[in-house]
Amino acid sequence: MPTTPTAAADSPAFSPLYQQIKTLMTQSLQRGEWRPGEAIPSEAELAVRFKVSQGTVRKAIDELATDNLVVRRQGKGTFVATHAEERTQFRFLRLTPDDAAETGSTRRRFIDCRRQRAPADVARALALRTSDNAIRIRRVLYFRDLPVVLDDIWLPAALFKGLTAERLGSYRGPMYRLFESEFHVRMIRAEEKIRAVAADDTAAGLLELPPGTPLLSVERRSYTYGDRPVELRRGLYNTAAHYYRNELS
Amino acid sequence: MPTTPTAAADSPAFSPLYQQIKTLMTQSLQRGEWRPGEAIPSEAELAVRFKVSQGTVRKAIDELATDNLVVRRQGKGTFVATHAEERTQFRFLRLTPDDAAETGSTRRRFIDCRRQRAPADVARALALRTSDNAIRIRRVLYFRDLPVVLDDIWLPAALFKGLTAERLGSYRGPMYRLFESEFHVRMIRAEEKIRAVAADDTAAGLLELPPGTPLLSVERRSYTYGDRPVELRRGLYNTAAHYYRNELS
DNA sequence: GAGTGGTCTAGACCACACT
DNA sequence: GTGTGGTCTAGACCACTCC
Repeated sequence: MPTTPTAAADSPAFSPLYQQIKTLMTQSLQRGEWRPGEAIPSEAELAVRFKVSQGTVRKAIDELATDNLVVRRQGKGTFVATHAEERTQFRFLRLTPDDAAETGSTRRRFIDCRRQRAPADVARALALRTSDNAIRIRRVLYFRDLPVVLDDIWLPAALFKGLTAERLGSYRGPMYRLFESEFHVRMIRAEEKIRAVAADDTAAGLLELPPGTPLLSVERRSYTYGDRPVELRRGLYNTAAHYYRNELS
Repeated sequence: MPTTPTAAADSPAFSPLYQQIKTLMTQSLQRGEWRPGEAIPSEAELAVRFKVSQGTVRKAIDELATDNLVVRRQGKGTFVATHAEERTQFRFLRLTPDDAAETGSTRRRFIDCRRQRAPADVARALALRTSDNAIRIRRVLYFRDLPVVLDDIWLPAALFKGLTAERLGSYRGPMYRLFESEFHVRMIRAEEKIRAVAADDTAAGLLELPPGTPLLSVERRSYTYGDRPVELRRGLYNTAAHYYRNELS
């Protein structure tokens, strides 16, 4: 049960009730008590369970919704967010075609998928020991049969046992949906570092461009519950006919 | 006075009370009734003024705060957001040095500031007629005395009467603060389109780089109240020692 | 102590989806 | 109709800031 605010007042870090509820609910999500796509209990039920008013539960859920951990649907309930039903198919991919009418025909090709010791920089980014294994995936995304994105993806091997090139190749749907349904690893948020670089010979070959072509370099670190980093993804984007869109506020 | 929800129920678009309050408050901000940096009336006062409960005013202010139009400070009041007191000095500039310890020494150099007919693409982006005038500013940002950013900035001349290179050069502080205090144009949000390009001769000269160096091209369109576009900014960033950071969720 | 925003409650009623 | 989230209210009390 949550501590009442007054009882917690003598401790240095005062935490409102709804924050405590939010933490408890996040743990339920993390434990898998409520699974992606399913409805969580109604606000009234949760109010009873946590012995607080519905308004307090409501505020906790509000925050979970703005964090994109759950989705509210009026009249139906509140549902655990999932990468399964993204209308864009790629929730985290901010590439947009210059020609807005471009058909959604996309294709993937997996070049490589292997297990190896995590290099030092990858180990650091994923909070692994250098003795830990990592899975490295290399793939190309094609839009309208033209290669546009080359990704190098690093995952902690311990979390993705049994992930193979075959499994990746045969899966229909976004990669993050596979991670979520097969490996119970849900990507919550990510940070990206973006630069402009010149294509090296390898990238140029795979993206079918002259070496030296300017490419967008996007280094993404994705996190799951509890701010745990679980993916390092280094992408090279050909921005000749696409751009990376961003909103500032 | 806001229409009560029930009274508005017959019209097709139902709008909650707090949304109507939010709209009224946005208009007060736009009109300049409450000016940047100043405190707006307390929640209790606003509740009386709008004849609603404090909770409803509160929810309206909550949204204005998440939109970054106002800032709440417990115990003190709610204040109109301003570009004057950004700790980063550049609220919309997402460039970060690789070396996190880099000193904050920045310098600006204005290359050009002139008034001219808006080219077709600029006119379209700023919703101007092609007969309208625009102000074009070109400047370079230096970090540690090295040129890193080359900006081409387009503004509707009608909104920025009297803006000159001298005024720009003599002003201390962020450009958006100048716009806000001198021209009463407040930038609320912006959209960016990002690509990788090769430096042309001009850019290479100004950024002191070899022509052909990959640069980040950042096209920003900024909006003021009412989603009115008021700035088109085309930036070229040297990302050799800096990166563009972004958060996804 | 007075004034501000922040939290929490309890209850009423509305809008929406399903059946 | 029943159950869900969404809105609105009124009032109590807490935390923070300033005088």
